[in-house]
Amino acid sequence: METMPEDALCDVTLVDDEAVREVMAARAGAGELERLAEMFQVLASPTRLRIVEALAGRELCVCDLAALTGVSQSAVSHHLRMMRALRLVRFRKESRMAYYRLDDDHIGVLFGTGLEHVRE
Amino acid sequence: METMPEDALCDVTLVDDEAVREVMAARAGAGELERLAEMFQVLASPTRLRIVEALAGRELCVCDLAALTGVSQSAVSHHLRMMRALRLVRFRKESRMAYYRLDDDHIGVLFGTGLEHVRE
DNA sequence: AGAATGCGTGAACGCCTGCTCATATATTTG
DNA sequence: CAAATATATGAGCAGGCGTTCACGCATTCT
Repeated sequence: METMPEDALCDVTLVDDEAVREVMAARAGAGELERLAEMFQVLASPTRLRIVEALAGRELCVCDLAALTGVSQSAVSHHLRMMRALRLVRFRKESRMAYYRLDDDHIGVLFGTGLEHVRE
Repeated sequence: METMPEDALCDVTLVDDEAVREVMAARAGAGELERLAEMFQVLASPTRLRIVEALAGRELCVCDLAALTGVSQSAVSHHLRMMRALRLVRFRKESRMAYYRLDDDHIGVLFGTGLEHVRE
């Protein structure tokens, strides 16, 4: 494990040096945290949250999502592209329509837990 | 899953009009979604995620958090201010130190669920 | 075939975010 | 008292985000 120089901590020091080392040993990889941040970034938009909410338990086409979110179809497409990249949604193509749905139930859990927090 | 009409098209920009109305009736208020988006925004940063991770089950002072995240103490203070505003963390003041901890366990659930998603 | 429809994407704009720097405040130390 | 320490905060700047506009592609209808 890499060493964290002592003087990087508080001069008064050892406020809780042991705790710091413990945290550093158990923490997630940098790449993982970056991807996690990107995933939360996708959820950090009222418009995309409306999309997530709209897709809870359903599948909907792009133009319906545009109507629900109140933004242009182009904007929705951009959002869906981002959400696809982070695997928050997946879609199936039927003739000229594209039907989107949530990729897995992690997303619903995140939405629900977050809503609980802001409502408390 | 709901029935998706094969013969209907988006001529009035709505394919499944009933599904759209259903979604609109059950959706969260605009203010709620905005606050939810702000909350996810706070989690949408590798540095703040490191803070959340570091505070899982512990309380730490600001300078220790600065050492753990690798950014300046000033930056950490700014982050903590934001996280305080959204009630992700709370703190107690002891002499000149400020010890921060996670506000409730919703945050840990969000962190864990998100990590599961990016790891799958 | 040509027109219309549903969707995707690049460019460009204003706005917001995350960092550092400088400084302020409160507390402890000498 | 003055100096040092731990934290908070405002200003400012580079980079990123969300939207609209314009257009392209594929499919369907006449």
